[in-house]
Amino acid sequence: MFSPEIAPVVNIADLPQYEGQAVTIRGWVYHLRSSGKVRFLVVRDGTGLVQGVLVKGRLPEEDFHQFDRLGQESSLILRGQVRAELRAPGGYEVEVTGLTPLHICQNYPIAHKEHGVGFLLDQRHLWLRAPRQQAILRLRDELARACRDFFYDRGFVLVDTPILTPTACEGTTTLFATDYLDRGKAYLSQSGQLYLEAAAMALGKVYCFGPTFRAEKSKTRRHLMEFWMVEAEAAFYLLEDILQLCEDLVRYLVLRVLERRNRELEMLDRDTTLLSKVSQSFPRLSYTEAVVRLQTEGVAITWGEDFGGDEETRLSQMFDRPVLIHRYPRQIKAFYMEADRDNPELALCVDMLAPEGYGEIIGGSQRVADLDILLARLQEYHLPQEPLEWYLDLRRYGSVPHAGFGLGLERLLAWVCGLKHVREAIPFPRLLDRLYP
RNA sequence: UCCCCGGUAGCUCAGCAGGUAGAGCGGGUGGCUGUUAACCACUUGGUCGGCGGUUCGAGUCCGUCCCGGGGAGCCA
Repeated sequence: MFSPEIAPVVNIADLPQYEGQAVTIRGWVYHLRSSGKVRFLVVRDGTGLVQGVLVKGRLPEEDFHQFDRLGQESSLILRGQVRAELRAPGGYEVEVTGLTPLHICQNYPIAHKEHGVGFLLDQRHLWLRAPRQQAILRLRDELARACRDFFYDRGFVLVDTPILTPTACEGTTTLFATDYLDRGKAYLSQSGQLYLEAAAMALGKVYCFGPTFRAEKSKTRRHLMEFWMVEAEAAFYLLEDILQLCEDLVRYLVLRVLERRNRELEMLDRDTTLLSKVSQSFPRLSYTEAVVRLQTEGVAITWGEDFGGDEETRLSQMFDRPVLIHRYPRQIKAFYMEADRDNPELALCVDMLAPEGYGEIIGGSQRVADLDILLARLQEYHLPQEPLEWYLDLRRYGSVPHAGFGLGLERLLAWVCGLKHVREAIPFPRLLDRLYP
């Protein structure tokens, strides 16, 4: 191994700063080519790719011949001279003066060509090494950080909600059950909202960010069994405040990514002019208006029905920005949503649909603040009261109007990246009938 | 749970009207002093998803099961 004093260990992304200098690079073989006495070795290190050139006679004979043993993804350390080179991909290359393989491997399963989705998902642990997957993961990281920055800057306090819960939050979706020692069943959380409401009564403005579990047998491009959701809740907020807050959040997130992760978006061939439309205000439509617009376009839907994937797609394609649909019929929404005073048939709620057919990325609402109404709702929705006594307490002791929303990270990321399926938006997707790796 | 499509070499696929298995990539060997998914030559590689049926004969036709993909319902 080379001592760093002779040649500093450098990230490939930083190579231009080291032009003309000797450097050490640690990484993996991305690609190999040989022309006999001149050999090319494309190396990746997680920050980028660089071509190493081995010329017979210009490095120790033994190191030169190590090249023959290398296969794709063999790990290695190499030392060489950085130089600008127009013929090299990226404009810079390294003239290799020393090559030390760390681990030789052959038959790396993922070649530089088209592969089927099933195969790639089985190889997800290796697929992550692909430049495209790296770009997606970096964008995910940026969005996650940006969420935290957004809420921190606005005085929201991070409150971690439990993952193991005694009951369903909404009583609608199917939950993953697990044994809670000898105390019966526990369920994996499908939302932190109810707990967040309690925290909002303590701290005012709060949010949580963590994994969420839905045991629905959904098999579509928008569904995961396990996904990450950022949820916000604020005391004294009304529906209008939530509309503004979630619009501000999505605008902030997208602009942040445009500003800091342009390289990754470029690698994904994302058309960023579409994303930059978020700087304009988002259209707002009531559910009723949305139904009318759909009907005008010939979609068979009647007032009172929930939007399916098709309807969401059609609606989101009507605009070049995310659109906010508010005040759905109460019947098709969750028990905790406050009714509209002007029309009690309507819930004070909002869904944000991403453009380009990506569909729902946010769901939010103003919550029922009155104890008696909430009790009636539990009956109406056939929900047990006893396990929700603590939730009812929030209406017994200093109840205030409050509202919140949840944003699905993978759906947002899929839209930002222009992915065809959310399964690429999470490092290790959990899908129907797929729990490996 | 339902509907549609698929399962042939490690991978991506072709295989005509039923006649006994192919290509490219990858792997291996050799060649090449500037390659860009390099190229050239040679080579390795298969219970054609399982079971049953029709037939002289099934990768091919029929039935059934398994697995995968897409969608519906439901949701972020």
